[in-house]
Amino acid sequence: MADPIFSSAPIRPGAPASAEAVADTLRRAVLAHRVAPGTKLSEDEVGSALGVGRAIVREALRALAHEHLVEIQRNRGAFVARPDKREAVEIFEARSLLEPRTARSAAARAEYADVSDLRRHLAEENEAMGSGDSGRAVYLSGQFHVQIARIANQVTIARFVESLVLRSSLIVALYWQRPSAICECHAHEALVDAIAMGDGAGAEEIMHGHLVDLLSGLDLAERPREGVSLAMALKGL
Amino acid sequence: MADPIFSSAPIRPGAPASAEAVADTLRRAVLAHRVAPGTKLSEDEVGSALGVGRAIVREALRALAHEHLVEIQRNRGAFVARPDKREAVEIFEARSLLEPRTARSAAARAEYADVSDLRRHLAEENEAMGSGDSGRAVYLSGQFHVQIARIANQVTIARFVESLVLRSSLIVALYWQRPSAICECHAHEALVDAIAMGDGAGAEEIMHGHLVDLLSGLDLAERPREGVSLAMALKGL
DNA sequence: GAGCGTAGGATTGCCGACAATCTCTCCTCC
DNA sequence: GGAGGAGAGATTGTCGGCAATCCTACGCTC
Repeated sequence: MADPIFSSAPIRPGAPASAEAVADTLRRAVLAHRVAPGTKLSEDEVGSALGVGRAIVREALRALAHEHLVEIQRNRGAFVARPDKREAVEIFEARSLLEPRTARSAAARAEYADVSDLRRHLAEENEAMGSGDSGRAVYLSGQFHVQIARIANQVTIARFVESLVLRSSLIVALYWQRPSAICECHAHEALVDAIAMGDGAGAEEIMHGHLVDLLSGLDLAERPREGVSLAMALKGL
Repeated sequence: MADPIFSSAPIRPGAPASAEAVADTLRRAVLAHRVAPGTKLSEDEVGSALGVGRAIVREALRALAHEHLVEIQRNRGAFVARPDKREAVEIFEARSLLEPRTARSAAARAEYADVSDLRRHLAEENEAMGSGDSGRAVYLSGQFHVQIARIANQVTIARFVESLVLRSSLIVALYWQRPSAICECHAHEALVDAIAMGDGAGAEEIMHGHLVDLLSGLDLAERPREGVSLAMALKGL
């Protein structure tokens, strides 16, 4: 089986057939913030909504639970993950360990095709951002990081980065202070430039700063609705 | 659902009831090299062997596939993972990014109870190694690394480390040159000492060297039996 | 004798149904 | 009026069965 994490997008809006397709649909819905964190994902409900059996949905939910995008409670069901402040900090700490050095490797290994792939990806990002599709913009800007790990030719690390990036997207959707302006374009462009020039040290430093900026751009002040049951009790969301 | 990766050992040899218990049983069997890499894990076979239904086994195999300990091929079944040379190198590279800095954090945060836990763990390791239970020794020596990540209070990184350590154990079982002498005891003891003294820089350096030693202790020369079908064709193994 | 197509067996993929568990509501009792 | 408990409803956990797919082996043709 191919990695669910690596599945690009064999998605057909009308009829997702396999568990992987269902997982991908749910993943995008969660990341685009179309279903709020804490929302219960009933097996029957998802199944009838997507026109697949419960077994398929079940497998998809298990896969998403492994990615920590949903949380499964025994005999209770699956809920969209609700990362808290501590989790957010931890995830960016993990990224800070993995990504800067990986960016350095990518700069050392990148060939012309890799760089042009990155530039194309960047153009897609800008287009999504320009058209106001913030869900897609967040998703693409995350995949940019995965792309770099792939250029570094590190499958294992790329998988970790993808997992972290997905969770980061959820966190950004939750805690981002300036939802209108995802102003990280400069960092990505600077990264591509450094990689294109083979400037490993520069890429490493830019990536590190970029991650610091991302984390500091979050509003991680404690909120009264941190607790799940409390938020549910307040009705709504 | 608790992380399958984190499940300690709710295992009762006679009757594993849940998918998690089955996954744990299979995990230990794979890591102790009781089932050879490449072995097919038939759902019916595993189910009847452990006295559980096919659905349970199915879920357990899916979980192990997420950890890359088994590989699932659609309509073909699950096979014990067979990490190749490249994968081995990648895994140790990932560990080199995560663990040294995490060891430094652990040294900065460790309290007395943490250090005594580590020493107890070390004693268990030595005992397993002394009694010739090399499967258990390998497993415990891996869990030592996870323990350090937990002391660093990094749940996310600890999960990654656990995943990497499990796969490393499989790799060690496959490629270790000196199966009789798992002579890494000194590094672990030095690590505990550094952590006990709060010597972060020392712990970081020891961990880095330890990982380099582990990788260089492997025999990663290309082997003719690298291919799956070839090895199967040669019968045996 | 070698290569190819086909039939058979076996295994997984998926679905429906039943049992187990949890939550919510309502009733009773203090 | 509030707390505790029992029952109903709903949802998940698990099992068996059928269909789809794949591998193997056999037979046929060249």
